[in-house]
Amino acid sequence: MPPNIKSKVDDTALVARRRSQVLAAAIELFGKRGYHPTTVREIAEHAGLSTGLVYQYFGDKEDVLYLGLQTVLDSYRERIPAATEGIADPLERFRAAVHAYCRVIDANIDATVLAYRETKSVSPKRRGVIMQKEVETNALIEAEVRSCVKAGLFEKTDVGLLTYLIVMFAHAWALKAWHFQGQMSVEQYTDRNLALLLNPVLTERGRRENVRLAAAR
Amino acid sequence: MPPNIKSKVDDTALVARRRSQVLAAAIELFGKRGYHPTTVREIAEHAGLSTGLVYQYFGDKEDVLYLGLQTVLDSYRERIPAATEGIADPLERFRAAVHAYCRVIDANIDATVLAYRETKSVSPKRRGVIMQKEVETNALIEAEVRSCVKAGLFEKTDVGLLTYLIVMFAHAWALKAWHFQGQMSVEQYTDRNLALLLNPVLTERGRRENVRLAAAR
Amino acid sequence: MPPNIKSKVDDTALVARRRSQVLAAAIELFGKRGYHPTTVREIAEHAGLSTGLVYQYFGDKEDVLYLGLQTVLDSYRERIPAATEGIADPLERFRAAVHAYCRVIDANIDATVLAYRETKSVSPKRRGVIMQKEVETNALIEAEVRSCVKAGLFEKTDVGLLTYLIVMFAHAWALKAWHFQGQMSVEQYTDRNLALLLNPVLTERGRRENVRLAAAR
Amino acid sequence: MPPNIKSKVDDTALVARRRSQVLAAAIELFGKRGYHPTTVREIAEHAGLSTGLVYQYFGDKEDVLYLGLQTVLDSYRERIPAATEGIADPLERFRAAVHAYCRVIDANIDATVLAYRETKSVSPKRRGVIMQKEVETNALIEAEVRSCVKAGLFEKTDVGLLTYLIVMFAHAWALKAWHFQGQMSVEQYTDRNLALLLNPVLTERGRRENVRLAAAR
DNA sequence: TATGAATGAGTCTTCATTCAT
DNA sequence: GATGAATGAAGACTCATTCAT
Repeated sequence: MPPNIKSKVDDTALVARRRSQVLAAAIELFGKRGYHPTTVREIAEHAGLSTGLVYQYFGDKEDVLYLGLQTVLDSYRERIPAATEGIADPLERFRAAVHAYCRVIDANIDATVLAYRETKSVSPKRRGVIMQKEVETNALIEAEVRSCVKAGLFEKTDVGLLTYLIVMFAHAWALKAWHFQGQMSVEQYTDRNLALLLNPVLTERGRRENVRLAAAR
Repeated sequence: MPPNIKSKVDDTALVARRRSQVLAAAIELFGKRGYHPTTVREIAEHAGLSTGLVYQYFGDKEDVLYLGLQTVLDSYRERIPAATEGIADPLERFRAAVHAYCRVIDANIDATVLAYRETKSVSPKRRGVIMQKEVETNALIEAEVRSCVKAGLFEKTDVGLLTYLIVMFAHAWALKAWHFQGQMSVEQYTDRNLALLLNPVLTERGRRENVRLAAAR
Repeated sequence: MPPNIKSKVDDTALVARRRSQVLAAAIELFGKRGYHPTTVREIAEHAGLSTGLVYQYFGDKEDVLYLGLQTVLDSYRERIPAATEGIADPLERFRAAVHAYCRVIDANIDATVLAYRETKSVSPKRRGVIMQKEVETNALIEAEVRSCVKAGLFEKTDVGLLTYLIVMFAHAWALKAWHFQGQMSVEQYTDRNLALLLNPVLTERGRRENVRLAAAR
Repeated sequence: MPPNIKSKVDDTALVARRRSQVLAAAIELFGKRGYHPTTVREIAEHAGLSTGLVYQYFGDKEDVLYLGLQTVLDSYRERIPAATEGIADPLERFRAAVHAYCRVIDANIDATVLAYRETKSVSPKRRGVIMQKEVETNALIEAEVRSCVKAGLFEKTDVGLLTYLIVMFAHAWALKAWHFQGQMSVEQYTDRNLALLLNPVLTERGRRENVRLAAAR
């Protein structure tokens, strides 16, 4: 499916090792300084190998970004199922999934920022692949939301949008790190956001007024 | 406060005209293709003037980005007060503010994406100025939230975080345009998000379970 | 017709001046050291301008070669008609044309060698254009041969091949410069080759034997 | 005499085998794409061995070209004596030699073009060796011409230049393959060129005029 | 003020060559 | 002897910036 990156080396294990070596360096540097300002030379140096070697395992610089983005998104997609495994209760699964998601983002702040900043830097075709991966990750959260609705724990609500609100606050932890970091931990951040979403914001009086206003539009 | 951009031209009116001419072109191109891939030559061409002239009104390329980002964020900050002017009812003001915010973002999708992608491309000192502007815009929303709490329309809730949730879904309209555009209008998008935030997600049973789970953490 | 080279500069006179400046340097260096070993930097230096400027007037290095080859072949094609102008006698025209051809080759030995060595270094489509120009030059010689046949000065001979023999010995003056230079002047070289072609090689006895052998094949 | 190529391997038979393996691949690729655009990796691949092995049998890439050119020229030099062996009649020997030469060129068109394009790509000292080989081959043809003169079959003519004309039309078969191939076979080509050279081109009247013009110079 | 031609530093990328296995 | 992964020097090309007009 993903237009595969060609390597000039055959040994699969070596390819995997070298690639992740390069990708780790690249994701860090791309995340910190951005894709364009980071030079291939810097990536190679940071990864502890020569410039030329990067081109034995990647076709060009964009390939490094592309595989980097995929790596990041794949890691997100894999951690959520791992976190919900064995949990039966829908609401508990839901909370576990959201916490897992926020935790993996916290562990990869540079990478998350990278995904936001540089998805546009890959070719349109590849961008589609990247977006598809994001959709798939969102679907994991959405499934938990849906289970809660089915179990009668959530009102019959706007599932897609609720999912997006969750995804957005998770991402915001990375995107607005300068704002949140130091104020609280990821766990607190997650809990407080969940509380906001799950508990009523409006008072009884507010609710009546809101109905009126919303109807008036 | 902002480390000011030096112009080689004195005529204030001319400076203002030329700068906005360049900035309009730059914001569009930076938004569409990104800061680094856009060349100064392209900006000048798009603005209908010569390359050299850009350097009469801006010190360097980064200046253009910096002033561009400020322009974008300023326009956001200005539209919200305009939208709430004359409205007395706190909840109505709140809703008007949020709708105004979403509307201005919708009208400047490229610019919003630009602010997300390229804030890191300016020097740290300048980045602070940019973030400050963002904080100020958020404060406008936060003020409305606070009024609603004071008026007894909102529960005594996590005002800062609620504000962020609102800001995030507004931004998401631009950041995830590929996902939302076509599915609904901005107005619908705003209403549905507000509904989600303001109406309870949990059922009665869900609420009891949630309390138990949250407490168990 | 020829897929035209794009310049980033509009001023036609300047384009013409800069291009010929670059081409003169390039033809010399390409001729002496070959296309690949010559760097764009060297061309620019030799032409007395900066590397970047070459790219304002040529799309890439191959464009320089392509235009260089065209320049060389065009100059050949133009000198022959100039040399025969005003001469009526077919044989005299023929001799004038051949001498002119050899003379222009002598004046551009590097360029002639270049045309032989590097025609393969341009894209297939462009190679076709180059070859066409060569065919057109040959046609100028062929026309003179044909006139001599028509005027009853040449036997009804193999016109195409005779033309090629002439073209080849003209080129050989450049290609085998190391062998001929010093032994004689171009004019002598041309005369002696023409003498060989136009006077009988075989003796009377040789002719009889040759007829027998050629028939036996 | 040729500054000899160093091999890191001793076994003479193996050296010979490996070298010819590499050279066959190299001559083909150099002939088709040129010396510089062909990579050592491609040569090794085409020869069915590893890149590193090339450097066990050749000092560097230029060595491969140098030995390749020698191989080509040697093969030419060897085929001519083989073709004249046993023939006593001078004119018959002459014709056999020319036919043999054209035939071997036809069988090695890429290699012949290679010799023309890339002789300049070797060091000056080595270039001398290559040219010497070419001179030796020419001498084989020249000897036959001289025999014909001595036997009274050829007029006392410009032997050196006549030899060159013959060599040139033989080479032209390869150099201008795009022009001649398809029009006729090598044998026809050879016969027609020999006919042109050996039979008079000028008519009786043409001869008188030519004497006048040549004298007038 | 305005222009756009000119500069040259810096980037990506290739590839001859080496060397550990 | 053979392999092919690793190196790094070098080249094509771009583009922010300057400056003569």
